Amino acid sequence: MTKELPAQYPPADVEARRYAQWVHDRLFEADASSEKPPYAIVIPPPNVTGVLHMGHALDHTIQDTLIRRRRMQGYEALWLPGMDHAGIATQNVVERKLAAEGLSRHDLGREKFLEKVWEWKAESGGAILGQMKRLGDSVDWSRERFTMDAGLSRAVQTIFKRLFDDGLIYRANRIINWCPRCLTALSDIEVEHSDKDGELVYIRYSDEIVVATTRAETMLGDTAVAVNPEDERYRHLVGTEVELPLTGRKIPIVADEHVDPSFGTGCVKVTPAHDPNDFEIGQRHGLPSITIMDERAIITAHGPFLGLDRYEARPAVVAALREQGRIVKEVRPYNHSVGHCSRCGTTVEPRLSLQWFVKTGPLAQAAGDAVRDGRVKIEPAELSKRYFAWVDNMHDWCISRQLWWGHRIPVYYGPDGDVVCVGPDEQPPAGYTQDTDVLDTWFSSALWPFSTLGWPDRTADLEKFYPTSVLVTGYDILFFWVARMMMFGLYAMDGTPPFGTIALHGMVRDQFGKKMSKSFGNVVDPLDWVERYGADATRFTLARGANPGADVAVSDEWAAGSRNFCNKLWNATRFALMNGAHVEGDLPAELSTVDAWILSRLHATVAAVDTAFDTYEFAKACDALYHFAWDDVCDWYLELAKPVLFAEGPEAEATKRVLGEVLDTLLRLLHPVIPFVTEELWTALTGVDTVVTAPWPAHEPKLANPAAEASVATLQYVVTEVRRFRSDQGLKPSQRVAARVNVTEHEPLIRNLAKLDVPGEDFEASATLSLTGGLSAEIDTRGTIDVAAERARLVKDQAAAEKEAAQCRAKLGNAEFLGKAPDHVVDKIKSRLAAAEAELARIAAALEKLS
RNA sequence: GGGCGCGUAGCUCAGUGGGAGAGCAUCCGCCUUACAAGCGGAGGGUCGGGGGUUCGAAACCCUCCGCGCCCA
Repeated sequence: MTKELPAQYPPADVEARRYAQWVHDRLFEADASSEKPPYAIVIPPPNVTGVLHMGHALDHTIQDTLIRRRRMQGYEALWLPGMDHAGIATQNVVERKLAAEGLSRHDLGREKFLEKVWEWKAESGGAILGQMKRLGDSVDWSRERFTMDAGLSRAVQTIFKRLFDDGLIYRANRIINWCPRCLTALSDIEVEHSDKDGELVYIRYSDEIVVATTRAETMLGDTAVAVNPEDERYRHLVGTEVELPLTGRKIPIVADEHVDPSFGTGCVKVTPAHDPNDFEIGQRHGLPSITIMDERAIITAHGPFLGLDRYEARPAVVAALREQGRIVKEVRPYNHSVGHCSRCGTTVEPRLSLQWFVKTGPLAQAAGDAVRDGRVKIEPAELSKRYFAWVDNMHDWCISRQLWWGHRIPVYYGPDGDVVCVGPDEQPPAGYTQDTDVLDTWFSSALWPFSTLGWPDRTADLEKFYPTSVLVTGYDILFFWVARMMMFGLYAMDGTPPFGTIALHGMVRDQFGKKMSKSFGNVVDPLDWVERYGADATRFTLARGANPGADVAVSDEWAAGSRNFCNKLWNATRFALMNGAHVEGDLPAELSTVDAWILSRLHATVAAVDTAFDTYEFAKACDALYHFAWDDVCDWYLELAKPVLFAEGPEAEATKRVLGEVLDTLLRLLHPVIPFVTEELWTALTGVDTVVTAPWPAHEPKLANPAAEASVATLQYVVTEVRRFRSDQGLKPSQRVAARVNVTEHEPLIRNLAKLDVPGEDFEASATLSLTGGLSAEIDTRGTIDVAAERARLVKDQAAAEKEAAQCRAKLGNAEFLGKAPDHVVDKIKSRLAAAEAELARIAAALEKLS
């Protein structure tokens, strides 16, 4: 089959059309009833408010590559898409919309507000799903899931009830991370720490007691001063009381080992209601907790500071203390680590409140063991350390959020403090009222690998595809999301972990290795690349940089390079189709050396690519494919095939078939990474409908042909040396020159590639190119030989050979080397020396001739 | 402060005991009937510094310097 192709690959004309066809033909839909072995990936659910960024593009490229290859290998491949409901983020979006109309969610009430959220989701949520299509993601859209769907909500309620009944969920008054803007509790992982310039103020509580603090306003809630029990300076004060300034309250001085005597003055103010460490000190010493701020971080303590925001209160408190002469020292700026809400950036305020927690101890233990005993593999294995560091030191997980958007906690309160946890098919007793909080979004995300397959029902999907094969995600969320899925998967699925392998990649960075950030202005939009360079080029750029667990640096120039590669493939196939390449019938029984060589290289490439993909070495797979395609196929094989094809003999017929074979296999190997251009080219080449379901190339060792590889290597060597000579001599590329060559093989091909004519009657060799292995080319440059250039070239070669010879001689002159190095190493050095010496002799003779 | 990791060509990165590599960038020459998004050729590195182990170190060990990430 032949087809007219334009001279440049036009991604925009291909991508949308091909993607629509794939979806229409249901090529990405998995069949739970098939006999094929399963291969499943659940997508790390993007946020319903989110848009596609480079991190997604990398993550999805990797998953799509894995899935597409397995699909071609004959697995029942399922890549399941969907989104999470992003409690805080989504509620913020909708509240902002309401605010524009002058409304708050309280004006609407809970029910109405949730209707508004669903409306927003229907209208503008999930933009990212459409963007995934532009990348070419081969996800099964018929199985798209959302964490707030009925089925997934049922899964949430089911596991909550089970955990509750098992005593693994409890409610307690604890210090939690509180966002005074979002007005909700946050878990540890939703808090980002960064260094900030603040102040360290030393406050005199008495003649002997001076405390240092970065949050002076919290002193209003102090209920003790703590010192280290070993600290000689204060030992005599333990058990006495001191008057808390500004309040007149008497507070005790307690001894607690937690206090670091070397920090500040060695005295610590203790504010149990507003600091996690102080809370623990308070617990140990039975101290009261005095809450001095409301949920918006506004001072509620009676007195002159009542009603001030925490940042107004801080200088006001310091000023009042200064007036009393109680400020001993002020360090400003004082650089220290401060926690911020990961959603809105507001400084987190530790707050004592009643919240729900998951008791992580036994769950985290199981999650760690599954990796320790090898049931789950982490790729690259080195990152297991980070995983263990997290799961082995996990704190109990605060799962309640003071939001409306999310899974409402299925706990009801009755009279006399009765508490009932209700399962999915149960009704609460009449008159009981439901807890007003919702669950952390990660709580439902942690169920994703099985809730999306139908759990708690034993569905066909669950039977077929659980446990999933591999989870692909960035190392940056290994320790929270992945660990949580492991905990819940093991718990819900009777000890079967949710995936066999965790394949980790890094973050996408700019061309200088800098993190992409808006403030830096170095953010690249993947869709911008899709438009400018094509989806394939975008994917190839990312895959080509994806070393396991390592960050990927990208730039426009590299994306352009990938686009060039796609175009190279396009033109190679275009050329092949114009010259009769095809895939009909068996490979020819008789192969020319050149045809045997390219098939040998092809199958070495198949083996290399298989190994690389099997070990998540995407960069290596891409590198092998890039070099095979560009160097071996385009630069050499097509050029060598040209004279054969143009001559139209029986050898041409064989080469047409081999060329078809090479491109057929190459395009199938590349399809998982660059699906669009390969689909377009492969279908044109083969006449088959789609490469999506074409078989993955088999590695055929019998095609390995070392003799042909050696023969072509010699040809390449001679051609390259002649080209080098020509370039040094300033001969134009198009200028043919007469030459007498003594080579045993491939003379016509060498003459063709090196632009050497057969000597005529007036031939007069003006330069002799002597080559390794007794090969030579005598060239007639019509007397215009540039002796200086030729001498410079030879001298350079001579220096290289001398260096090589000297290195070898030094080794061989070393008795210890001869005695201790293995024989094969010694032999290799000997043959290298022999080759270098022959080279030196050849060059010396050539130099002699020049003078 | 604790933990993990990195330092190889101008940039980004492979290479983990036996000849320093790739892509991009740079320089020179070319519109060579698949491709100028291209072709041919070339230059460029005391493998962060120092010490050690070894016949042999970019690689293994120690130390110093610089950088990054996570946790507190």
